[in-house]
Amino acid sequence: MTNKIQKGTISVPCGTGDAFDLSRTVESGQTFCWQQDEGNKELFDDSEASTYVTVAQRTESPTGQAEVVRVSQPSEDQLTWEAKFDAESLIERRFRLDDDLEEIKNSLPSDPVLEKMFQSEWGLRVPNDPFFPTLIAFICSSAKAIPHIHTLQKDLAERYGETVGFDGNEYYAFPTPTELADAPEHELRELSLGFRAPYVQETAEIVNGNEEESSTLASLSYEQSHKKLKEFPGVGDKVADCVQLYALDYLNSFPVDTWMESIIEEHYPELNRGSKEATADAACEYFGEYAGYAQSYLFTHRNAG
DNA sequence: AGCCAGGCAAGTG
DNA sequence: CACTTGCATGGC
Repeated sequence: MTNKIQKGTISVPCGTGDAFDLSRTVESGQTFCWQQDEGNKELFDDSEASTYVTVAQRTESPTGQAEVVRVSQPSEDQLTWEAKFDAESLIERRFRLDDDLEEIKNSLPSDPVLEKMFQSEWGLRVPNDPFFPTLIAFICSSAKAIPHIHTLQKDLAERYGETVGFDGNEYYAFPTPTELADAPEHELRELSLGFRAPYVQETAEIVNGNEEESSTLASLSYEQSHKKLKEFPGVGDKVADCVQLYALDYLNSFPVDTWMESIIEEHYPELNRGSKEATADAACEYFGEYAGYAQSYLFTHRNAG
């Protein structure tokens, strides 16, 4: 039952025309589906690059089972991966390696602020994560610091997710809607979910009972999808925007949280409409088709200067 | 000790 | 519609 671990490399674009920066992308606070794989640095001992790991959902892995995928970037033009299947297409999809960053940059307004952000964070990409873990992560995100959201995701996986052995270690898949729907609210509160516990439990139950409808959320107009997402308990405008951007391919989505509110006020005061929702609409209109990429660069740069 | 953290929902005017 | 408040918990 233990398949052999495969290894592979992926050439990634690099330079001023296009680029991919794995660490920047994973550690920017946009994805809660990847973690640093601290225990396995020796496997890439020819470099000091960090290794990151995810457990692919049964529904997204070609083997039909939860699968560990480990990725590192030993040089700017190369990714190396390990998994028990050919993980290349999954990695390309998860990190949007087919997006043409230069074209995206050129499609955005050419203002000096964005120009500076693109220079200093070049290679950052918007991740493309699976729907359910992203939905739950951002329901958990309200009034939480980013490191704590990671902790909650990890705790949920260890408590309710499938255990997956890989390379002598144990990893945990994020729970499926079925697995999480069975979690009583009081247990979720024990994991320090606080007031988010009933939101997580009820949302898991709803997704579990309507997997088919959930799968259509990416094929609607932005507005329709946004409206549907807000029907989940614990999902408002901001969480809906995050799920749309990070899991449903709506690259025009521009989530506005407390950070973005102050970033907008600092760099784009003319876009401030007094409320997060209205400011998000204004930003979406100003930045256009790839507003989400602009948001990503602005958000990632938030502590850099 | 008090305030804030990638908000949301329910209640008020 | 716009605005306020309660909601858990942890870190500084």
